[in-house]
Amino acid sequence: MANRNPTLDDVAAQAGVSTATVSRYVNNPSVVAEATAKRIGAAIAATGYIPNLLAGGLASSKSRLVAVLIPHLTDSMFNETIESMASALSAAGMNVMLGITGVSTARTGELIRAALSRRVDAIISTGPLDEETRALVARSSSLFIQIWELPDNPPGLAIGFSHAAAGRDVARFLAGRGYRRPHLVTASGERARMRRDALVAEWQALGGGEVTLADVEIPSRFGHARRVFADLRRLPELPDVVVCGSDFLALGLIVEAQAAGLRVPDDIAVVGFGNSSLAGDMRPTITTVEIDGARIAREAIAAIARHTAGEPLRERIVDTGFRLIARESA
Amino acid sequence: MANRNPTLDDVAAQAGVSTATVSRYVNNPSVVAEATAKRIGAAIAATGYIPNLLAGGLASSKSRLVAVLIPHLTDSMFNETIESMASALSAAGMNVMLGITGVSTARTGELIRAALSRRVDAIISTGPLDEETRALVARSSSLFIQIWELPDNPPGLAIGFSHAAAGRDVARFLAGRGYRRPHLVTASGERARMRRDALVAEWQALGGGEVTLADVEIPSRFGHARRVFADLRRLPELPDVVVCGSDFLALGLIVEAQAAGLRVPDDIAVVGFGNSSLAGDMRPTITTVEIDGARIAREAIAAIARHTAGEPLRERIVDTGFRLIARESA
DNA sequence: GCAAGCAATGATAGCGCTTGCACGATCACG
DNA sequence: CGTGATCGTGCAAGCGCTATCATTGCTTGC
Repeated sequence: MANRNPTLDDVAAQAGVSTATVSRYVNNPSVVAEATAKRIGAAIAATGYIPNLLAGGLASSKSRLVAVLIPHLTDSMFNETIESMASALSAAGMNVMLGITGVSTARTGELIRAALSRRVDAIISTGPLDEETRALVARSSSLFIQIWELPDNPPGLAIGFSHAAAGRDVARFLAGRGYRRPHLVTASGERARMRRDALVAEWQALGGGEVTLADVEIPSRFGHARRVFADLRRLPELPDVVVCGSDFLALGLIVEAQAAGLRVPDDIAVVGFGNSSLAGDMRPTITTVEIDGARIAREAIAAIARHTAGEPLRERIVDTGFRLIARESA
Repeated sequence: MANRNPTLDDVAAQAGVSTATVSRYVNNPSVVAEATAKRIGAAIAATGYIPNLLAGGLASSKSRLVAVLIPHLTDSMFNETIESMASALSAAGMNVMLGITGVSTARTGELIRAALSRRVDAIISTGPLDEETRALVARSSSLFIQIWELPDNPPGLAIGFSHAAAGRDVARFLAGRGYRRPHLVTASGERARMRRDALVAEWQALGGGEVTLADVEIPSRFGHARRVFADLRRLPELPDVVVCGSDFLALGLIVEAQAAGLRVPDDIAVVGFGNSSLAGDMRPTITTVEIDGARIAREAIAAIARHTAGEPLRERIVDTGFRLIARESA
């Protein structure tokens, strides 16, 4: 049991060099001579030295921490993005501080304060910011990255895709397949509404007929399906396709429809959103819109690396696109 | 644009007190006189001061960071635990550093090193440790908490439940319901195997008949269901109940069975594990074993609070139990 | 009325690291 | 060979905070 964690000084003494050299070795081995490097390496192993990133961060004002803020973790479309993010960051020698914001923007503000307290190199968030927080972030030296969305004037950098464009693409897809009575189930969030509005507008521009609408609480999850389906059955005429705000909800609707004796897609078709892992495995497989979470993560990390290196932002908006995947359910 | 982040000194100067007093105010407002507190509060607001937790952590050797290490995020049973953990920690003024270990214990070791570098107050992990990492953790002052499992001699504290007991309970349940030919689908992980072995042992002790076994890669997910179901249909006799390693897999099996024209549970019953949010919403609702993730999170946080306060560990093993929930699918 | 206790605050020495600057040694080149 | 460059290293001043100890007035009890 060591009384005390070994420090740089201990290693330096052991290796017979100055602390500065050990520090260089730890952060960038290639700048020290090979013979020295070997001695230091041995000393580190002998002492069981573990760098103190709190001290390092304080001295360098680089924490190598990135805050990732998401609304929730269960039934969440963001999970694959977060997972890619965490893996890629840790491969780049950074770590992620996770924040669960729920649907409240106040919570987001608190978490951003907490992140700034830790002097994170970047904050990645799915949500917009209130004025006060936005000012806070602007004043800080942390890079703010808003993902999954492309606002006109993002605070910092935005990496995502156009929800309006996604909505339009779905409208065209529905029209192309000859559907006549779409039913849209929209979660009460900004993004879902943007998709819905664009879908409806495009559908009408294409000469489509009546569209029925339903709302669910954010986020769109499996559990909403019963109520949504029950409501939908009470419509004067059964819709021929249901467009859902998430694959989880789409899955639920298929289950409900089948339990009610309807065939999917023959009696009623279903479209999801997000291309979650289960969408391709359902029977029938679910037609959905794929978002490339790994790509979003990659772009974010590249931007963080540039920002940390002191480069200015090259662009403020990165469109990673989306892709409609037609499968069996519609 | 502030040239520089305001520091404690700036606030102190502004309020006409010493830095020590401001520090006290920030960490424990009740120890400063009310009039002083008001002045300091105003000065903080005026300067836009945000504490630097790197500096604070360095000085106090308390980081208020907790590392949470899990194998994966998508289709994961741990999500609800993690979510509770993140929310509860942040309510307690701490933050979580998230680490995705995958199935490799080497990755776990790296992430634990990273966590120790940040002088985390605690490390919460679902996996066991290799010898070297275990020694590392023992030498550190961070509390190690292994969750979802109750090993005999945990490094630090274990909070979870007995997988063997869960397996036995399922065996008794199956026997009680009069099932005759269970089919067990087990992921290639330690915990799943413990449940399986205990289930088989208990089943045989109860005089049960033949049990058939199948394996899937860890983690048990929806996507495995097709292959598992196809294999199962090739058995000489159709099992009357399938016990799955997760609710996701159970969901998939129900989908497959129904697609093949079988009725669940009449032709074939299905049991899941984990009581994920979707288990109660499926048609039929899924019989499963509930793990109280929120309770695990609470116990963990209480232990961390005690550890941070300098109290010794009261116990090394906390059994939070589990509960078999009989629903429609079996 | 005085020692003792207490509440509120100040002064200050680090916590363990990074980094700009300085310095000696080695090297290439005319 | 002299002269810059280049390379590898050491010195030492912080980074912004916490925590110990000391100090200053006051309240108390006897």
